[in-house]
Amino acid sequence: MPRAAATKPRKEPTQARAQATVEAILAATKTVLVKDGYEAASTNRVAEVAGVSIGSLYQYFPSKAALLAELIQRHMSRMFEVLATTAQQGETSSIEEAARTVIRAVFAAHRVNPKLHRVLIEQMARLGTLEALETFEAQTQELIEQFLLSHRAELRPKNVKVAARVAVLSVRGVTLWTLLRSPEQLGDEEFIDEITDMVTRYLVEARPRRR
Amino acid sequence: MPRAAATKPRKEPTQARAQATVEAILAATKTVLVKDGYEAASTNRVAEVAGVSIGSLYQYFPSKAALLAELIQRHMSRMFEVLATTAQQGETSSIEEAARTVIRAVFAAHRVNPKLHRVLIEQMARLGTLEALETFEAQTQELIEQFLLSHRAELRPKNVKVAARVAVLSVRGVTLWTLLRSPEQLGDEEFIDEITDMVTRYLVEARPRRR
Amino acid sequence: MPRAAATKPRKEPTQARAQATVEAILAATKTVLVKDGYEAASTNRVAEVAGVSIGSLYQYFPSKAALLAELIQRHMSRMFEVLATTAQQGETSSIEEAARTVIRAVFAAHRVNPKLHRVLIEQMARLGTLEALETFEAQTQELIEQFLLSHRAELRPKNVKVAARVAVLSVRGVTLWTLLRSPEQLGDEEFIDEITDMVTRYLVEARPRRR
Amino acid sequence: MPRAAATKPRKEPTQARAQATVEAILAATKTVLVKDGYEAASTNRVAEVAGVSIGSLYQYFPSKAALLAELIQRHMSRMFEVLATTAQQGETSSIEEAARTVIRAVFAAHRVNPKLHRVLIEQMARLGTLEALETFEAQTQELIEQFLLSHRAELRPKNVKVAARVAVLSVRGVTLWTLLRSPEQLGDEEFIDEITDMVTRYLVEARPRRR
DNA sequence: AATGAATGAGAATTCATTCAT
DNA sequence: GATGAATGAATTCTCATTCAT
Repeated sequence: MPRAAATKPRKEPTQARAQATVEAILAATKTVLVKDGYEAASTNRVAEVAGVSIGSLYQYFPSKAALLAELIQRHMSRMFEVLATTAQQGETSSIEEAARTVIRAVFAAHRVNPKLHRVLIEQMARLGTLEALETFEAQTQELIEQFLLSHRAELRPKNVKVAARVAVLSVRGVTLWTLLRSPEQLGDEEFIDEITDMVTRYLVEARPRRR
Repeated sequence: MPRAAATKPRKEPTQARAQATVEAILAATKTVLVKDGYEAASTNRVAEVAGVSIGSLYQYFPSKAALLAELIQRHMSRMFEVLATTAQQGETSSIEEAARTVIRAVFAAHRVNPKLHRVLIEQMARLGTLEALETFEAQTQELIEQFLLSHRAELRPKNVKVAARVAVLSVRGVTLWTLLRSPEQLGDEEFIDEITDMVTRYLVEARPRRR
Repeated sequence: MPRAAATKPRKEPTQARAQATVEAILAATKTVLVKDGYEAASTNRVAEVAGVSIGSLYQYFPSKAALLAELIQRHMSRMFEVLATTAQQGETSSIEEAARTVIRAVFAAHRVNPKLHRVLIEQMARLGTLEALETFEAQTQELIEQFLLSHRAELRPKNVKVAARVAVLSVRGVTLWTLLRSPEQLGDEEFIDEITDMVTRYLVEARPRRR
Repeated sequence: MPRAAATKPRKEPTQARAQATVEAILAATKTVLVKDGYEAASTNRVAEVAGVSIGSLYQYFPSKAALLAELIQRHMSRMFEVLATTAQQGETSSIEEAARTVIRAVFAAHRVNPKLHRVLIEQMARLGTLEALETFEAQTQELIEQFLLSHRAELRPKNVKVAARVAVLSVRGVTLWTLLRSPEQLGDEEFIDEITDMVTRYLVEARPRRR
């Protein structure tokens, strides 16, 4: 197995043709990843599926890991957008309602392409410290903290930072583990309600009246 | 790279010497896994570290995956024992106390060799449907369900099955994600308390008075 | 081009079969080097010619460079033996006679497989600091110094060390450059005599009477 | 890797801009060669360092070898000029004085950019029969022959052709081997004197009185 | 004249696995 | 039971070169 791997994209494509090549490569990576899994996703195979020469692939991605990194990066951004959008929508509603909206959105996002999600998560674990990941987690933390701060009146735990951390880690942990172990539950409304319930009971003083 | 292979141990070692060989191989696998990661953990390397010929390794493990599977299997068993023991200890205490004991024990178990844990989790994700894993999850589910049934008086949710599933998935999800993303929190008492708090509030009617 | 290159043999073959494999690989390396030159001498090609799998090649040589290094090493040893043997033979004769014997022997040695010699020299230059080379040069220096010391009566230059260095560098330089630029002269008796003459006139006081 | 190719420059740049491009490419080649060695000196890298597109490089040099060839060519010319100039200066002095001047100049020339020199020599060896090289050697031979002819009175060997060949091969061999093996000696006055001494003793009848 | 995107043959190297001894 | 030599498909990645723009 050759050389250690840079994960930064090698060069920014400027011409439209190049841009198309890059997109084709990324799309092919997803396809292959989903169809054959990470181990079988050789760079040659990706290039072939992308209808691009292996040389072109390496023109834009200095290593196989860079391909993964870019995919994870984009995935993260989209995830964060989902979070940010729904959190913003919940700005004026109760913590419970906001939690429900966010959790529902996150579960929905994971239902889109669960197999791809799975592989990306495995690779996140494998790649370990990935800058994109750190950034995303920090941003998420910050976002939820801000949200909780603006709902302070309703909030039970004294320490907002800790509350945010627990909430973020919990929801993320449950989501991922559900994705990995029982993905069919990702669409189970009752399950979503229960998770929402759990988080809400942790975050707000008054017991929610539902159930 | 030759085709994937069976994951069942090839033969049960009967002689003491053979038993020692098997243990040496498994120990070496752990060592190599922790030191070099999965990618670098070649069977040849494992055999070398175990001080055993590659031929001997294949005498007892029909494939690299079998090595992993055995390790995961044992890991699971130990985990389940921790759960079973602590759950049993909590049989007579409140849900809250039992939850605290269990969560504390699980976190403690993950602190023992976090790097090995990490690798095993990654591999669980990668190997996907692993019988040992299914069995373990089912057993855990069953165990918690029984526990909750025997504490029905205290239990808030109507549906015990659902409550158990939420509790199991949550704790497991949080534990794993904590291990992967911020392993240093595995020993943070405040964090453990908060998680306990969250799960308890979900499971029992009366709000716990602490914090 | 993959990983930087260790040049030490990977393992010493102990079984006879393995020994044969190693020899076959080295022989094939020579063949391919001579027939196709260094650039075309891929490890796959060498293995093929050796009638050995590429895996076996890498079992004994951790890199392409290691193959070269071993060949150069052996070449050096043989060269040094030629030197040592002829120098020893000349122990009782005059410097001139000894010089003639040595130079003749060295030229003869370079006539044996000039193409292989060429390639090895190129590679010595390319590999730069190669331990085997350093050792060989040092040993040669020492040998010639000892020889000159034992012929001190006849020796003109005051500084034996310098004299040895000049003699060694000259003969070696001339030999190599002759090999590279006009290999046909390697067998030219007149040319050999002239080189001998030059070195002798430098080393001894009395002008030799020949020519 | 595509087939080997012609080594003649593809076209003579006529415009000033084109001339500048060619010079930039050659300068970049030197830089890259010295910094990273031949193996790493890819045409793409050279073009990048030259601040020129790879297409432009191939506009002027039909192959990587052509780049090398041009560099070697220029190097040779400069070397020959050094020789011609110093030989001419020595026209009126003794063989010894002329030899000293020439050898000193040649050594000095090799001290200028030894790393580049090294690489060029390696490549000379690799490229084998290079027209520029043949021409240069022939010219050098001719030059020294003429010089010796014009100092016939002082000359010892009967055969001028042979004497010239020995002298040229010796000095060149020693120079190159010194460059390759102990470049620090390129500036050692004592060493230069000794080489001069050796060559002079070979060429002239009367023993020089120095040292 | 210049650009730079695209090419793809081919190189080095790894590693799970087999099987003769 | 144990050994370890041998295997070879497969993988990642490079780089000289072309050619449409």
